[in-house]
Amino acid sequence: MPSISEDHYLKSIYHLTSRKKRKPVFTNELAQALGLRPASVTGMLQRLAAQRLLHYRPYQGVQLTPKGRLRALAVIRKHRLWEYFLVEKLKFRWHEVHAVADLLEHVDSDLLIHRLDAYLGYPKLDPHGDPIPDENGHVPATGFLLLSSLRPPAQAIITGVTEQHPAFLHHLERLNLHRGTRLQVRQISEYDGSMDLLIDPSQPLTISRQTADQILVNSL
Amino acid sequence: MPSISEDHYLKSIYHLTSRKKRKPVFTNELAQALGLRPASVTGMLQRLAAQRLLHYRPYQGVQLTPKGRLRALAVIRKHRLWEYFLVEKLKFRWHEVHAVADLLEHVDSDLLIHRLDAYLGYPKLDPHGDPIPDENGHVPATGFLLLSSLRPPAQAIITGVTEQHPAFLHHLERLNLHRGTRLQVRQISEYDGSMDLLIDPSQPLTISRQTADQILVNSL
DNA sequence: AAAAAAAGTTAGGTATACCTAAAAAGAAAA
DNA sequence: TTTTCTTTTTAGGTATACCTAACTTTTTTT
Ligand SMILES: [Mn+2]
Ligand SMILES: [Mn+2]
Ligand SMILES: [Mn+2]
Ligand SMILES: [Mn+2]
Repeated sequence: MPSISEDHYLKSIYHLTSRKKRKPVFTNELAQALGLRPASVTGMLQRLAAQRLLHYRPYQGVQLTPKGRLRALAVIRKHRLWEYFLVEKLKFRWHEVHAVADLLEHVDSDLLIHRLDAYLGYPKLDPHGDPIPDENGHVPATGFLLLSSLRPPAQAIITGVTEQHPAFLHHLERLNLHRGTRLQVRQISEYDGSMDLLIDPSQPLTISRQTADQILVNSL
Repeated sequence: MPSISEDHYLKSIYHLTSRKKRKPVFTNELAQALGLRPASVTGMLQRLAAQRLLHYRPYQGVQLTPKGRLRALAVIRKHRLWEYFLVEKLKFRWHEVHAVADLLEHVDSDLLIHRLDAYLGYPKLDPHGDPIPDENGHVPATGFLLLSSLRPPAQAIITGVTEQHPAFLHHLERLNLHRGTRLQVRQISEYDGSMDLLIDPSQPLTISRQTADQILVNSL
């Protein structure tokens, strides 16, 4: 019953809500995130509110209801399970998965998702290190840190990223930074915050503050 | 660019055309096959004709153009590859696959289908014994016979079915008839055409003419 | 506290894809 | 060859999901 458009609105509201602590999500930021015009967003928000998927007060933004949140998490679960499948089974690269998972996430079959989950061995994290919600909408906690928060001579393992754009993921591949890559922080520039790292086979590497801000790690 | 509705029309016209030798497909049979009203079908046929996907002459039925035929075969290819995936990897049963493949067949990504095909080992037949068209729209010939065309004491192996309804596939499962089942025709009733068979571990079984008409075999 | 700017909503329009009811065309029967 | 029946099309309507342009509400600046 939920349409592709509805899926995208709910998912987008969920992500915007969690990325910033602030409660309501505003029409314009949603329009921005979805690549639509604000007038279109207003119309859809009113219809989603009529379905009790979110609370809508004119001019005051929206918040998901528990029902809306569960719908959003169901879509996110499907998205991340498919991403895992694409990388682990079909040998997709990090930057190729997102666009395809964005199509597969709308396939509506509980049986399919259940069998897929079993086939994949009930993974807890997607290829970007994002947690995969379970069928009840529970999101496992990860406790990952931003690489940019470490200080020399911290050692860590890359566990994920906070940014999905193909250009960024491509950038990481060129730098030879992947999930599972072990690294040590050697030095941080006082001037621009860039980090000197030593990765896997004692190879030195310098990355920008901007890049370090998007990388998640497990500290060792 | 092709919508789910367009996919279904093209696929349905293709199947109706090949199942009967007759050239054009008529509005009412399409409406019947798609579960829609004739008036709706007329409207869509006119729009597909405007896209040069089929030839439409009012009151005279339609025929796919080469372009329309390729579109139909691309959808059928996706459908059958997904069916193969569902059965071989996700352990779906014969009767469960069709509904789910009918959703997955609309996911529009050449990269995905290409990688899926490779992952599955470039299968030539789907779980119902139907040939999987290649990326150029070539449909491999199978040369299977109808079980009902055999005469005692012919021996054969079940290779597929010509009917996809879950009720029929369920019926076959209850009879213990699967793809790969070896059988011998013992006797055919003069009265109602029912067939006495001997299957795998010399187990006798009688099936109706109607059932035998929907089973494809390779004669030994 | 006005005025100006920004944010959000309403009004009216488009395309897709369905529907019912009425009209028209073609095929079959009288 | 008319009449009747069946098939198909047209006409007009609905819901979804977008759009632009005009208007209203809220926020910020003067
Ligand atoms: Mn999507
Ligand atoms: Mn992801
Ligand atoms: Mn389908
Ligand atoms: Mn099949």
